[in-house]
This record gives sequence, C-alpha cells and structure tokens, in this order.
Amino acid sequence: MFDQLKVLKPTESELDILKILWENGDCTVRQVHEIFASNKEIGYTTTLKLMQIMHAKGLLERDESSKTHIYKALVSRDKAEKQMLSKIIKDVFDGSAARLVMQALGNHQASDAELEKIKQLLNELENKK
Amino acid sequence: MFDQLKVLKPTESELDILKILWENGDCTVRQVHEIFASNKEIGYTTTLKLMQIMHAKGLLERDESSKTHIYKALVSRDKAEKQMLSKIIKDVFDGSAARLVMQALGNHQASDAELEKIKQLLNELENKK
DNA sequence: TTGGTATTACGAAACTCTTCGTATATTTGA
DNA sequence: TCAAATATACGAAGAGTTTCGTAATACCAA
Repeated sequence: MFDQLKVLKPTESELDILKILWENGDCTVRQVHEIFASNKEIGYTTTLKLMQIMHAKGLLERDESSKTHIYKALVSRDKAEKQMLSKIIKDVFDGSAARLVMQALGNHQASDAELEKIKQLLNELENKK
Repeated sequence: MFDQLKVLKPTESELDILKILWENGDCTVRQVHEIFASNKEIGYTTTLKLMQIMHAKGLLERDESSKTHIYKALVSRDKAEKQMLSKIIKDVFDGSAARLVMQALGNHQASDAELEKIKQLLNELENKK
C-alpha cells in the first residue's frame, strides 16, 4: 500500500519509446534510435535525451556497468495499457467501460475471429458472477 | 474531401470544458466557470482564457451579438469520442479495436445489463457481415 | 600512441499548456 | 448619473515536452 508508482501518463514520444522497448526487449539508445529514426526524422541526441528523462522519471531503468548503457522498460505493456484505458474511461466515458466498448465496437473493424473471442470473454465474465 | 477539421486532440482542460458544454448546452464563460470551479480551484480568467483559445483553435464557436458571449461546442460528443478512441487504438493497441475491447472488458467492471447490451451489439455486427 | 568515432552529459531554445494579473469596455442599480 | 460589478482582451510567467548543439569522456583501430 502507498508504494505504487504514480499513474502512468507517458507523453507521445515516451510511448513510442516504450513500445520499442516492449517489442524489442532491452536496448541501447543507439538501437532505440535506429528504430525510432526509421519512422521519424529525429536526431540521436533527441532520442538520448528522451530516454534520460524517462530514466529520471522512473519509466526506464538502465544498466550502467559498461559505457554504453542498456535501457529497460520499468512498466509492462499490459499494465500501461490498463492504466491508459482506465484514464480514458474515466475522463471520456463517464467511468463506463461498457460505453467505451460499445463505441469501439460500433465504429472500428474487428475480424470475425476477434468478435468470437470477445463473445467468449463475455460468456466467461457472466459465468463468474 | 479535404475539408475535415484536423483530428481532435483536446487537452485535459479542454476536454473538461467540452464535457460541460455537451452536458449543459451552450453556455457563457460564467456558466462554464461556475461548474468548472465547483470541482476545481480555478480563476475566472483562466476559464475565460481556455475558452478563448478553444475558440481560436476552432473547438468552440461563439455568439458575440451581445457583450456576454455564448459559447457552443463545434464538435459532437460522439465524434470526439470516436476520434479519441481511434487515436488510442492506433497508438496503444496496434490498431486493433478488439484488443482494446478485451483489455477493457477484462479489467473494468460492467453490469450484467451492460454486458447484455454488448452481446446484442456483437450479434448485430455478425449478422451484418 | 593517437586520432577518429561513439557515447553520455549538459544546457538552452522553441513550443504548448495552464494560470492569472491588469487594462479596458459595458452594463446596471442606487 | 456614476460608481460598482461584470465581461472581454492582452500579455506574461511557470511548467512540461521536444528538439538539438556542444562538450567531455571512453573506445578502437591504424
């Protein structure tokens, strides 16, 4: 209790970097930058600075045992997704997850297989009650 | 074509004000401020400035025919919700609405009635295909 | 060894968001 | 009428984000 990190609110750039780390595992600044720079015009020191700030904020940890530091996300993708979703549910959808779900289903494509998985999940939820 | 407003990205304060206008209809700055200030310590001129900036950005329009201007949201709640959801689906959930839905259902409470509505919606979606 | 390359650290500029003080104009009521 | 209250406009400060230049340091190869 009381030991939880403040709720995550990564900026857009920070989320970009987190996603790279989630997908690729621990990385050097150079590695993150190569991936980052393949989608976006950006300087190396910009990537470095972003990651240093994220480290200072406690979003990333780093292994400094060699000169070239290795960075690691300190928050899991799943946890980050949950928190960002909670925030939008609270801020935009009056706290109603169901309202968000219906808005999402009503306006965004989902494959039959995905819809089937969702139905399955709904059944499990009902059985639990 | 090409006549669409840029995608909405209201700041937190702007979203607060939009919600007040969506729920209460067109308002003066004073009216918005009273509601705003009941939840938050904030000065009148701050509310005014926010609304002026939103007007400049094209988020709000205003009737200036009398000295006390009347502000109106230029975007519907439904459209704003869709756009914000699209953004988070794209940025956080790899573009998969289904992944967002499952994360939301898996971790946030929804009542039986709501779950039932969602199932109904799913059935409608399947029939449409 | 030493000069080039890669890395981190630092700081500052530009931009946005939020906040509010002050100035100015309008309305109102005593 | 005219002072008080109310409204808008304007500008600026402070915080956070993004950007990058420059400096200092470490590494490596010829």
